[in-house]
Amino acid sequence: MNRAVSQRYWLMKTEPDVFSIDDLKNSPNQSTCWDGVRNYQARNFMRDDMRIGDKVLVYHSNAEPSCVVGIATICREAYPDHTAWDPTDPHFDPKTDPANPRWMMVDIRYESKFNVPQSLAMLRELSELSAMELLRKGSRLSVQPVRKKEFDIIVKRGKPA
DNA sequence: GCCAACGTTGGC
DNA sequence: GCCAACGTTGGC
Repeated sequence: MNRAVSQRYWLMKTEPDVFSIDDLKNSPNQSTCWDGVRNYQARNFMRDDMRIGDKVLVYHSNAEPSCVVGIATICREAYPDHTAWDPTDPHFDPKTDPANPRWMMVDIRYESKFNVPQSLAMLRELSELSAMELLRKGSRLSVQPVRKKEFDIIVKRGKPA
C-alpha cells in the first residue's frame, strides 16, 4: 500500500486570523512547520503520504469569504509536532508520549498567491470539482488530498494568464 | 452568533 | 461494542 507514489496534490486549511498565507510569505525562508494538526486522518496524510515537492492549495477557513488563496510546496517530510508537549500551546496533548509521538507535522514553503482568491461559492459552481472533499457538506478535514485535475482547474482560475 | 456535522470520550 | 454526551470545526 503506497498511495504516495501517485499523490502529489493537497489542500491545507488555516484560519487567516491565526496564520495566513501572508504570514507564510513573510516567514523566514518563506516556510513554516505546519503544527497543531490533531486529527488522525489529517495526520496520516502528512505522516504517510506527503513528500517533498508535493503541491499544496492553501485555504483560508473562517474567513470572509473562505477561499483558496494560493500555493505552497512541501519542503520537509513528517516529523514529530513538538507543540503537543508544550503545556502552554493551545494544541497541547497531555496523552502523547515523547518516546512515541502521536502528532506529526510537515514543513511547507510559500510558492505564490492567487490574483483571484477562489471562494467556496465560486468553487461550488464548477461541476468538475463536485467530488472534492472540501466541498462535501460537513467536511472538516484540515489536510486533504486533491486530484491533479482539480488542482489544475483551481490554479488556472486563481492565476489567469 | 447559530447550529449542523463531525470526531472523541467514557459509562455501561 | 454501543451510543449518548461532549467539544470542535467552520459555513452561513
